Amino acid sequence: MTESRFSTTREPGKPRTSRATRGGRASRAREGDKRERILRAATRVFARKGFYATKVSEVAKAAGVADGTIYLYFKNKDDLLVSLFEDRIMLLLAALERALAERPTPEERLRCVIEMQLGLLEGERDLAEVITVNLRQSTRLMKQYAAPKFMLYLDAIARVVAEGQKAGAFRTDVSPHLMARTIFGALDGIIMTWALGKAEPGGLSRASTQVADVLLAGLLAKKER
Amino acid sequence: MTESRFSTTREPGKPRTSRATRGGRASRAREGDKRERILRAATRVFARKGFYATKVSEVAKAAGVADGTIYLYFKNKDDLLVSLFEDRIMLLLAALERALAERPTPEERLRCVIEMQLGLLEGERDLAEVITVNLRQSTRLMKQYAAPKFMLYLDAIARVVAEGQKAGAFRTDVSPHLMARTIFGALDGIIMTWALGKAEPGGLSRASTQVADVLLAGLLAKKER
DNA sequence: GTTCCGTGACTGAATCACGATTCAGTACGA
DNA sequence: TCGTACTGAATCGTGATTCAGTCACGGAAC
Repeated sequence: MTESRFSTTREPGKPRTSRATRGGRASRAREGDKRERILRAATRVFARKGFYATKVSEVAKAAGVADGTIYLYFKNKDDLLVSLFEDRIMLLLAALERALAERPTPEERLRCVIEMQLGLLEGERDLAEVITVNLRQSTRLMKQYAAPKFMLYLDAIARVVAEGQKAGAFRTDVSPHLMARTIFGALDGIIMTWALGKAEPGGLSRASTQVADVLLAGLLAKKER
Repeated sequence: MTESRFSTTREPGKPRTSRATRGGRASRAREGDKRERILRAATRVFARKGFYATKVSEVAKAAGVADGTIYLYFKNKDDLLVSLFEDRIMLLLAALERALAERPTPEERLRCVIEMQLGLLEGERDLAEVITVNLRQSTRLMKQYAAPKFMLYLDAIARVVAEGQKAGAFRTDVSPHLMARTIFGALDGIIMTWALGKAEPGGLSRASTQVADVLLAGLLAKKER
Protein backbone atom coordinates (compact mmCIF):
# COMPACT_ATOMS: atom_id res chain seq x y z
CA MET A 1 0.00 0.00 0.00
CA THR A 2 3.00 2.17 -0.03
CA GLU A 3 2.82 2.96 -3.70
CA SER A 4 -0.89 2.88 -4.20
CA ARG A 5 -1.44 5.44 -6.92
CA PHE A 6 -5.19 5.79 -6.70
CA SER A 7 -5.89 8.21 -9.45
CA THR A 8 -9.54 9.00 -9.43
CA THR A 9 -12.23 8.49 -6.91
CA ARG A 10 -12.98 5.09 -8.30
CA GLU A 11 -14.30 5.00 -11.72
CA PRO A 12 -16.35 1.80 -11.90
CA GLY A 13 -18.57 2.18 -8.94
CA LYS A 14 -20.08 5.49 -9.82
CA PRO A 15 -23.61 4.39 -9.15
CA ARG A 16 -25.79 6.79 -11.00
CA THR A 17 -27.72 5.35 -13.87
CA SER A 18 -31.01 7.07 -14.24
CA ARG A 19 -31.05 9.61 -11.48
CA ALA A 20 -27.76 10.82 -12.80
CA THR A 21 -28.73 14.43 -13.04
CA ARG A 22 -30.08 14.59 -9.53
CA GLY A 23 -32.72 12.90 -7.47
CA GLY A 24 -34.28 11.19 -10.44
CA ARG A 25 -37.17 10.35 -8.26
CA ALA A 26 -35.71 9.80 -4.86
CA SER A 27 -35.84 6.06 -4.69
CA ARG A 28 -37.14 6.09 -1.13
CA ALA A 29 -37.42 8.76 1.45
CA ARG A 30 -33.72 8.98 0.88
CA GLU A 31 -31.02 11.36 -0.10
CA GLY A 32 -29.33 12.90 -3.05
CA ASP A 33 -25.80 12.11 -4.03
CA LYS A 34 -24.48 9.27 -1.94
CA ARG A 35 -20.89 10.22 -2.52
CA GLU A 36 -21.60 13.63 -1.10
CA ARG A 37 -23.37 12.09 1.88
CA ILE A 38 -20.29 10.05 2.62
CA LEU A 39 -17.98 13.02 2.30
CA ARG A 40 -20.10 15.04 4.66
CA ALA A 41 -20.23 12.25 7.19
CA ALA A 42 -16.50 11.75 6.90
CA THR A 43 -15.92 15.43 7.57
CA ARG A 44 -17.97 15.22 10.71
CA VAL A 45 -16.35 12.10 12.06
CA PHE A 46 -12.78 12.94 11.09
CA ALA A 47 -13.13 16.29 12.79
CA ARG A 48 -14.34 14.71 15.95
CA LYS A 49 -11.92 11.81 16.22
CA GLY A 50 -9.10 12.39 13.78
CA PHE A 51 -8.49 10.51 10.60
CA TYR A 52 -6.48 7.61 11.91
CA ALA A 53 -8.60 7.08 14.96
CA THR A 54 -11.71 6.88 12.82
CA LYS A 55 -12.88 3.50 11.64
CA VAL A 56 -14.26 3.21 8.15
CA SER A 57 -17.27 1.55 9.72
CA GLU A 58 -17.89 4.68 11.76
CA VAL A 59 -17.97 6.84 8.68
CA ALA A 60 -20.33 4.35 7.11
CA LYS A 61 -22.63 4.43 10.08
CA ALA A 62 -22.60 8.22 10.19
CA ALA A 63 -23.45 8.33 6.50
CA GLY A 64 -26.14 5.73 6.90
CA VAL A 65 -24.59 3.30 4.45
CA ALA A 66 -22.93 -0.07 4.72
CA ASP A 67 -19.19 -0.37 5.18
CA GLY A 68 -18.78 -1.78 1.73
CA THR A 69 -20.56 1.11 0.07
CA ILE A 70 -17.71 3.41 0.92
CA TYR A 71 -15.54 1.31 -1.35
CA LEU A 72 -17.88 1.80 -4.24
CA TYR A 73 -17.14 5.49 -4.19
CA PHE A 74 -13.62 5.66 -2.85
CA LYS A 75 -10.64 3.49 -3.48
CA ASN A 76 -9.70 3.26 0.16
CA LYS A 77 -9.61 5.22 3.35
CA ASP A 78 -6.76 7.46 2.22
CA ASP A 79 -8.61 8.26 -0.95
CA LEU A 80 -11.54 9.37 1.15
CA LEU A 81 -9.46 11.97 2.94
CA VAL A 82 -7.72 13.18 -0.16
CA SER A 83 -10.98 13.40 -2.09
CA LEU A 84 -12.47 15.38 0.72
CA PHE A 85 -9.64 17.85 0.62
CA GLU A 86 -9.54 18.13 -3.14
CA ASP A 87 -13.27 18.52 -3.48
CA ARG A 88 -13.40 21.27 -0.93
CA ILE A 89 -10.38 23.20 -1.98
CA MET A 90 -11.59 23.20 -5.55
CA LEU A 91 -14.88 24.59 -4.35
CA LEU A 92 -13.04 27.27 -2.44
CA LEU A 93 -10.92 28.05 -5.46
CA ALA A 94 -13.93 28.32 -7.73
CA ALA A 95 -15.75 30.55 -5.28
CA LEU A 96 -12.66 32.68 -4.96
CA GLU A 97 -12.26 33.14 -8.70
CA ARG A 98 -15.90 34.08 -8.96
CA ALA A 99 -15.67 36.60 -6.18
CA LEU A 100 -12.45 38.07 -7.47
CA ALA A 101 -14.08 38.72 -10.83
CA GLU A 102 -15.93 41.66 -9.38
CA ARG A 103 -13.22 43.19 -7.30
CA PRO A 104 -11.14 45.56 -9.35
CA THR A 105 -8.60 47.10 -7.00
CA PRO A 106 -5.66 45.12 -5.60
CA GLU A 107 -6.63 46.10 -2.11
CA GLU A 108 -10.16 44.81 -2.47
CA ARG A 109 -8.90 41.66 -4.10
CA LEU A 110 -6.59 40.82 -1.25
CA ARG A 111 -9.30 41.45 1.28
CA CYS A 112 -11.46 39.18 -0.78
CA VAL A 113 -8.97 36.34 -0.51
CA ILE A 114 -8.84 36.67 3.22
CA GLU A 115 -12.56 36.95 3.68
CA MET A 116 -13.26 34.00 1.47
CA GLN A 117 -10.92 31.65 3.23
CA LEU A 118 -12.08 32.61 6.67
CA GLY A 119 -15.68 33.00 5.62
CA LEU A 120 -16.07 29.66 3.95
CA LEU A 121 -15.13 27.90 7.12
CA GLU A 122 -17.00 30.11 9.53
CA GLY A 123 -20.07 27.94 9.27
CA GLU A 124 -18.12 24.78 8.70
CA ARG A 125 -16.12 24.13 11.75
CA ASP A 126 -15.74 20.46 11.01
CA LEU A 127 -14.41 21.10 7.57
CA ALA A 128 -12.03 23.65 8.99
CA GLU A 129 -10.72 21.13 11.42
CA VAL A 130 -10.24 18.47 8.82
CA ILE A 131 -8.44 20.77 6.46
CA THR A 132 -6.15 22.40 8.95
CA VAL A 133 -5.53 19.51 11.27
CA ASN A 134 -6.35 16.17 9.82
CA LEU A 135 -5.20 16.72 6.32
CA ARG A 136 -1.68 16.97 7.52
CA GLN A 137 -1.93 13.42 8.67
CA SER A 138 0.86 12.10 6.67
CA THR A 139 3.56 13.72 4.75
CA ARG A 140 3.07 11.14 2.10
CA LEU A 141 -0.56 11.98 1.51
CA MET A 142 0.22 15.64 1.54
CA LYS A 143 3.15 15.41 -0.78
CA GLN A 144 1.77 13.03 -3.30
CA TYR A 145 -1.86 13.76 -3.63
CA ALA A 146 -3.04 16.88 -1.96
CA ALA A 147 -0.12 19.09 -2.88
CA PRO A 148 -1.01 19.73 -6.52
CA LYS A 149 -4.47 21.08 -5.79
CA PHE A 150 -3.13 22.95 -2.84
CA MET A 151 -0.55 24.63 -5.04
CA LEU A 152 -3.29 25.73 -7.38
CA TYR A 153 -4.86 27.58 -4.54
CA LEU A 154 -1.60 29.12 -3.41
CA ASP A 155 -0.95 30.21 -6.98
CA ALA A 156 -4.26 32.02 -7.07
CA ILE A 157 -3.28 34.01 -4.01
CA ALA A 158 0.18 34.68 -5.39
CA ARG A 159 -1.40 36.00 -8.55
CA VAL A 160 -3.43 38.52 -6.60
CA VAL A 161 -0.27 39.74 -4.94
CA ALA A 162 1.68 39.87 -8.18
CA GLU A 163 -1.05 41.85 -9.91
CA GLY A 164 -1.10 44.27 -7.05
CA GLN A 165 2.63 44.74 -7.41
CA LYS A 166 2.38 45.29 -11.13
CA ALA A 167 -0.35 47.84 -10.55
CA GLY A 168 1.99 49.68 -8.24
CA ALA A 169 -0.24 49.20 -5.23
CA PHE A 170 1.89 46.67 -3.35
CA ARG A 171 5.54 46.83 -2.46
CA THR A 172 7.69 44.96 -4.91
CA ASP A 173 10.49 43.88 -2.65
CA VAL A 174 8.78 40.68 -1.59
CA SER A 175 8.11 37.46 -3.44
CA PRO A 176 4.44 36.93 -4.36
CA HIS A 177 4.71 33.24 -3.67
CA LEU A 178 6.26 33.80 -0.31
CA MET A 179 3.48 36.24 0.49
CA ALA A 180 0.92 33.71 -0.64
CA ARG A 181 2.29 31.19 1.83
CA THR A 182 2.44 33.84 4.50
CA ILE A 183 -1.16 34.80 3.95
CA PHE A 184 -2.37 31.25 3.70
CA GLY A 185 -0.40 30.25 6.76
CA ALA A 186 -1.69 33.14 8.80
CA LEU A 187 -5.27 32.28 7.95
CA ASP A 188 -4.67 28.61 8.50
CA GLY A 189 -3.17 29.27 11.90
CA ILE A 190 -6.12 31.37 12.90
CA ILE A 191 -8.56 28.77 11.71
CA MET A 192 -6.67 26.05 13.51
CA THR A 193 -6.68 27.71 16.89
CA TRP A 194 -10.28 28.69 16.33
CA ALA A 195 -11.27 25.12 15.49
CA LEU A 196 -9.26 23.58 18.30
CA GLY A 197 -10.47 26.02 20.86
CA LYS A 198 -13.73 27.64 21.67
CA ALA A 199 -14.70 28.45 18.13
CA GLU A 200 -16.86 31.33 19.19
CA PRO A 201 -19.39 32.15 16.53
CA GLY A 202 -18.44 35.18 14.55
CA GLY A 203 -14.90 34.86 15.74
CA LEU A 204 -13.52 34.31 12.31
CA SER A 205 -15.18 37.24 10.66
CA ARG A 206 -14.05 39.59 13.36
CA ALA A 207 -10.56 38.21 13.00
CA SER A 208 -10.82 38.60 9.28
CA THR A 209 -10.89 42.38 9.36
CA GLN A 210 -7.98 42.76 11.72
CA VAL A 211 -5.78 40.36 9.86
CA ALA A 212 -6.64 41.94 6.54
CA ASP A 213 -5.84 45.38 7.94
CA VAL A 214 -2.43 44.34 9.14
CA LEU A 215 -1.45 42.35 6.08
CA LEU A 216 -2.63 45.05 3.74
CA ALA A 217 -0.84 47.76 5.65
CA GLY A 218 2.27 45.64 5.41
CA LEU A 219 1.93 45.06 1.72
CA LEU A 220 0.92 48.49 0.51
CA ALA A 221 3.66 50.31 -1.31
CA LYS A 222 5.61 52.54 0.98
CA LYS A 223 4.83 56.14 0.34
CA GLU A 224 7.90 57.56 1.96
CA ARG A 225 11.33 56.51 3.12
CA MET B 1 -6.36 3.51 24.91
CA THR B 2 -8.85 6.23 24.40
CA GLU B 3 -8.43 7.80 27.78
CA SER B 4 -4.84 7.03 28.50
CA ARG B 5 -3.63 9.99 30.49
CA PHE B 6 0.07 9.41 30.26
CA SER B 7 1.50 12.10 32.44
CA THR B 8 5.23 11.92 32.30
CA THR B 9 7.59 10.19 30.02
CA ARG B 10 7.57 7.09 32.11
CA GLU B 11 8.96 7.38 35.52
CA PRO B 12 10.22 3.92 36.41
CA GLY B 13 12.38 3.12 33.46
CA LYS B 14 14.67 6.07 33.67
CA PRO B 15 17.77 4.02 33.23
CA ARG B 16 20.59 6.01 34.64
CA THR B 17 22.18 4.64 37.74
CA SER B 18 25.84 5.44 37.93
CA ARG B 19 26.46 7.22 34.66
CA ALA B 20 23.72 9.58 35.70
CA THR B 21 25.54 12.79 35.09
CA ARG B 22 26.63 11.95 31.59
CA GLY B 23 28.63 9.30 29.80
CA GLY B 24 29.96 7.87 33.04
CA ARG B 25 32.49 6.04 30.98
CA ALA B 26 30.73 5.20 27.77
CA SER B 27 29.94 1.61 28.43
CA ARG B 28 30.94 0.62 24.93
CA ALA B 29 31.63 2.61 21.83
CA ARG B 30 28.10 3.82 22.39
CA GLU B 31 26.03 6.92 22.87
CA GLY B 32 24.91 9.40 25.42
CA ASP B 33 21.34 9.75 26.54
CA LYS B 34 19.28 6.96 25.10
CA ARG B 35 16.06 8.85 25.40
CA GLU B 36 17.51 11.60 23.30
CA ARG B 37 18.74 9.07 20.77
CA ILE B 38 15.25 7.71 20.42
CA LEU B 39 13.73 11.16 20.05
CA ARG B 40 16.20 12.06 17.35
CA ALA B 41 15.56 8.85 15.48
CA ALA B 42 11.83 9.32 15.79
CA THR B 43 12.12 12.80 14.33
CA ARG B 44 13.96 11.44 11.35
CA VAL B 45 11.60 8.57 10.67
CA PHE B 46 8.37 10.42 11.38
CA ALA B 47 9.43 13.15 8.99
CA ARG B 48 10.14 10.68 6.27
CA LYS B 49 7.10 8.47 6.60
CA GLY B 50 4.59 10.21 8.76
CA PHE B 51 3.66 9.26 12.29
CA TYR B 52 0.98 6.72 11.59
CA ALA B 53 2.82 5.08 8.77
CA THR B 54 5.84 4.59 10.97
CA LYS B 55 6.21 1.37 12.89
CA VAL B 56 7.61 1.51 16.37
CA SER B 57 10.07 -1.12 15.27
CA GLU B 58 11.36 1.25 12.61
CA VAL B 59 12.04 3.93 15.15
CA ALA B 60 13.78 1.34 17.26
CA LYS B 61 15.94 0.24 14.39
CA ALA B 62 16.79 3.82 13.47
CA ALA B 63 17.76 4.50 17.05
CA GLY B 64 19.76 1.32 17.28
CA VAL B 65 17.76 -0.07 20.17
CA ALA B 66 15.32 -2.93 20.60
CA ASP B 67 11.61 -2.40 20.16
CA GLY B 68 11.00 -2.91 23.81
CA THR B 69 13.47 -0.25 24.83
CA ILE B 70 11.22 2.44 23.47
CA TYR B 71 8.69 1.45 26.09
CA LEU B 72 11.18 1.96 28.85
CA TYR B 73 11.33 5.64 27.99
CA PHE B 74 7.90 6.36 26.57
CA LYS B 75 4.53 5.15 27.61
CA ASN B 76 3.44 4.35 24.08
CA LYS B 77 3.72 5.55 20.54
CA ASP B 78 1.52 8.60 21.10
CA ASP B 79 3.60 9.59 24.05
CA LEU B 80 6.63 9.48 21.82
CA LEU B 81 5.17 12.06 19.47
CA VAL B 82 3.89 14.31 22.18
CA SER B 83 7.16 14.15 24.09
CA LEU B 84 8.97 15.05 20.93
CA PHE B 85 6.83 18.09 20.41
CA GLU B 86 6.90 19.23 23.99
CA ASP B 87 10.63 18.79 24.32
CA ARG B 88 11.33 20.78 21.22
CA ILE B 89 8.88 23.56 21.73
CA MET B 90 10.14 24.10 25.22
CA LEU B 91 13.63 24.36 23.81
CA LEU B 92 12.40 26.89 21.30
CA LEU B 93 10.61 28.83 23.98
CA ALA B 94 13.66 28.88 26.22
CA ALA B 95 15.88 30.00 23.37
CA LEU B 96 13.39 32.69 22.51
CA GLU B 97 13.21 34.07 26.02
CA ARG B 98 16.98 34.15 26.17
CA ALA B 99 17.27 35.96 22.87
CA LEU B 100 14.52 38.42 23.72
CA ALA B 101 16.35 39.41 26.86
CA GLU B 102 18.83 41.41 24.85
CA ARG B 103 16.48 43.03 22.39
CA PRO B 104 15.09 46.24 23.79
CA THR B 105 12.92 47.76 21.07
CA PRO B 106 9.57 46.29 20.09
CA GLU B 107 10.65 46.16 16.48
CA GLU B 108 13.77 44.19 17.25
CA ARG B 109 11.84 41.91 19.51
CA LEU B 110 9.31 41.01 16.87
CA ARG B 111 12.03 40.36 14.34
CA CYS B 112 13.67 38.18 16.92
CA VAL B 113 10.56 36.04 17.25
CA ILE B 114 10.41 35.54 13.52
CA GLU B 115 14.06 34.81 13.12
CA MET B 116 14.09 32.34 15.98
CA GLN B 117 11.21 30.29 14.72
CA LEU B 118 12.49 30.13 11.18
CA GLY B 119 16.10 29.91 12.19
CA LEU B 120 15.77 27.06 14.62
CA LEU B 121 14.35 24.89 11.93
CA GLU B 122 16.60 25.96 9.11
CA GLY B 123 19.09 23.26 9.97
CA GLU B 124 16.46 20.87 11.19
CA ARG B 125 14.25 20.05 8.30
CA ASP B 126 13.04 16.84 9.85
CA LEU B 127 12.03 18.54 13.03
CA ALA B 128 10.26 21.21 11.01
CA GLU B 129 8.31 18.60 9.22
CA VAL B 130 7.31 16.78 12.35
CA ILE B 131 6.19 19.93 14.09
CA THR B 132 4.25 21.45 11.25
CA VAL B 133 2.90 18.34 9.63
CA ASN B 134 2.95 15.34 11.84
CA LEU B 135 2.08 16.95 15.05
CA ARG B 136 -1.34 17.71 13.76
CA GLN B 137 -1.92 14.03 13.56
CA SER B 138 -4.96 13.91 15.59
CA THR B 139 -7.17 16.47 17.06
CA ARG B 140 -7.19 14.46 20.20
CA LEU B 141 -3.43 14.53 20.64
CA MET B 142 -3.34 18.18 19.81
CA LYS B 143 -6.16 19.17 22.09
CA GLN B 144 -5.28 17.09 25.08
CA TYR B 145 -1.57 17.06 25.28
CA ALA B 146 0.23 19.37 22.98
CA ALA B 147 -2.06 22.36 23.26
CA PRO B 148 -0.94 23.59 26.68
CA LYS B 149 2.72 23.86 25.76
CA PHE B 150 1.78 25.28 22.43
CA MET B 151 -0.25 28.01 24.09
CA LEU B 152 2.72 28.92 26.21
CA TYR B 153 4.60 29.64 23.05
CA LEU B 154 1.77 31.63 21.52
CA ASP B 155 1.49 33.63 24.71
CA ALA B 156 5.13 34.56 24.47
CA ILE B 157 4.57 35.99 21.01
CA ALA B 158 1.41 37.75 22.10
CA ARG B 159 3.35 39.34 24.91
CA VAL B 160 5.86 40.81 22.51
CA VAL B 161 3.04 42.31 20.52
CA ALA B 162 1.26 43.65 23.57
CA GLU B 163 4.42 45.26 24.88
CA GLY B 164 4.95 46.90 21.54
CA GLN B 165 1.47 48.32 21.70
CA LYS B 166 1.96 49.60 25.19
CA ALA B 167 5.18 51.25 24.13
CA GLY B 168 3.30 53.02 21.37
CA ALA B 169 5.24 51.35 18.63
CA PHE B 170 2.53 49.02 17.34
CA ARG B 171 -1.00 49.81 16.31
CA THR B 172 -3.46 49.14 19.08
CA ASP B 173 -6.50 48.26 17.03
CA VAL B 174 -5.63 44.58 16.80
CA SER B 175 -5.68 41.82 19.36
CA PRO B 176 -2.23 40.66 20.46
CA HIS B 177 -3.38 37.09 20.63
CA LEU B 178 -4.83 37.20 17.18
CA MET B 179 -1.59 38.67 15.93
CA ALA B 180 0.33 35.93 17.67
CA ARG B 181 -1.67 33.32 15.80
CA THR B 182 -1.26 35.23 12.60
CA ILE B 183 2.48 35.41 13.01
CA PHE B 184 2.82 31.83 14.10
CA GLY B 185 0.58 30.66 11.29
CA ALA B 186 2.46 32.61 8.68
CA LEU B 187 5.75 31.16 9.81
CA ASP B 188 4.29 27.70 10.11
CA GLY B 189 2.90 27.90 6.60
CA ILE B 190 6.22 28.94 5.23
CA ILE B 191 8.00 26.19 7.04
CA MET B 192 5.49 23.67 5.85
CA THR B 193 5.78 24.44 2.19
CA TRP B 194 9.53 24.65 2.63
CA ALA B 195 9.66 21.26 4.27
CA LEU B 196 7.29 19.64 1.85
CA GLY B 197 8.98 21.06 -1.19
CA LYS B 198 12.51 21.64 -2.25
CA ALA B 199 13.73 22.97 1.05
CA GLU B 200 16.50 24.94 -0.57
CA PRO B 201 19.22 25.73 1.90
CA GLY B 202 19.07 29.27 3.11
CA GLY B 203 15.52 29.56 1.91
CA LEU B 204 14.15 30.13 5.34
CA SER B 205 16.50 32.88 6.35
CA ARG B 206 15.87 34.76 3.16
CA ALA B 207 12.16 34.35 3.71
CA SER B 208 12.62 35.49 7.26
CA THR B 209 13.58 39.02 6.29
CA GLN B 210 10.77 39.54 3.84
CA VAL B 211 8.11 38.23 6.14
CA ALA B 212 9.41 40.26 9.01
CA ASP B 213 9.42 43.38 6.85
CA VAL B 214 5.82 42.94 5.83
CA LEU B 215 4.47 41.99 9.23
CA LEU B 216 6.33 44.79 10.91
CA ALA B 217 5.18 47.34 8.39
CA GLY B 218 1.68 46.13 9.01
CA LEU B 219 1.98 46.36 12.75
CA LEU B 220 3.81 49.64 13.18
CA ALA B 221 1.63 52.41 14.46
CA LYS B 222 0.19 54.43 11.65
CA LYS B 223 1.80 57.82 11.46
CA GLU B 224 -0.84 59.50 9.43
CA ARG B 225 -4.38 59.09 8.31
C1' DG C 1 43.36 -10.47 42.06
C1' DT C 2 39.66 -13.43 41.19
C1' DT C 3 35.11 -15.30 41.45
C1' DC C 4 30.37 -14.91 42.49
C1' DC C 5 25.99 -12.59 42.97
C1' DG C 6 22.33 -9.08 42.54
C1' DT C 7 20.41 -5.51 40.04
C1' DG C 8 18.42 -3.25 36.47
C1' DA C 9 18.89 -1.90 31.54
C1' DC C 10 18.05 -3.84 27.49
C1' DT C 11 16.37 -7.30 24.03
C1' DG C 12 13.26 -9.12 20.40
C1' DA C 13 10.16 -12.92 19.29
C1' DA C 14 5.36 -14.01 20.25
C1' DT C 15 0.83 -12.42 21.23
C1' DC C 16 -3.46 -10.76 20.16
C1' DA C 17 -6.74 -7.24 19.18
C1' DC C 18 -8.09 -4.50 15.77
C1' DG C 19 -10.04 -2.73 11.66
C1' DA C 20 -9.46 -2.12 6.44
C1' DT C 21 -11.04 -4.51 2.80
C1' DT C 22 -13.56 -8.16 0.34
C1' DC C 23 -17.23 -10.56 -1.80
C1' DA C 24 -21.23 -13.70 -1.72
C1' DG C 25 -25.59 -12.46 -1.37
C1' DT C 26 -30.04 -9.31 -1.20
C1' DA C 27 -33.26 -6.10 -3.03
C1' DC C 28 -35.17 -3.38 -6.24
C1' DG C 29 -36.17 -1.18 -10.67
C1' DA C 30 -36.71 -2.00 -15.55
C1' DT D 1 -35.54 -12.20 -15.53
C1' DC D 2 -31.40 -9.19 -15.77
C1' DG D 3 -28.41 -5.73 -14.01
C1' DT D 4 -26.84 -2.87 -10.69
C1' DA D 5 -26.51 -0.53 -6.06
C1' DC D 6 -25.96 -1.85 -1.97
C1' DT D 7 -25.06 -4.75 2.24
C1' DG D 8 -22.39 -6.41 6.30
C1' DA D 9 -20.23 -10.54 8.25
C1' DA D 10 -15.86 -12.93 7.73
C1' DT D 11 -11.12 -12.68 6.52
C1' DC D 12 -6.50 -11.73 7.05
C1' DG D 13 -2.55 -8.90 7.60
C1' DT D 14 -0.55 -5.82 10.50
C1' DG D 15 1.94 -3.83 14.13
C1' DA D 16 1.68 -2.05 19.07
C1' DT D 17 2.76 -3.92 23.20
C1' DT D 18 4.46 -7.45 26.38
C1' DC D 19 7.54 -10.20 29.11
C1' DA D 20 10.72 -14.08 29.84
C1' DG D 21 15.31 -13.85 29.35
C1' DT D 22 20.15 -12.11 28.54
C1' DC D 23 23.89 -9.21 29.53
C1' DA D 24 27.16 -6.23 31.93
C1' DC D 25 28.43 -4.03 35.68
C1' DG D 26 29.59 -2.99 40.58
C1' DG D 27 30.27 -4.66 44.87
C1' DA D 28 31.24 -8.35 48.25
C1' DA D 29 33.57 -12.20 49.77
C1' DC D 30 37.45 -14.97 49.38
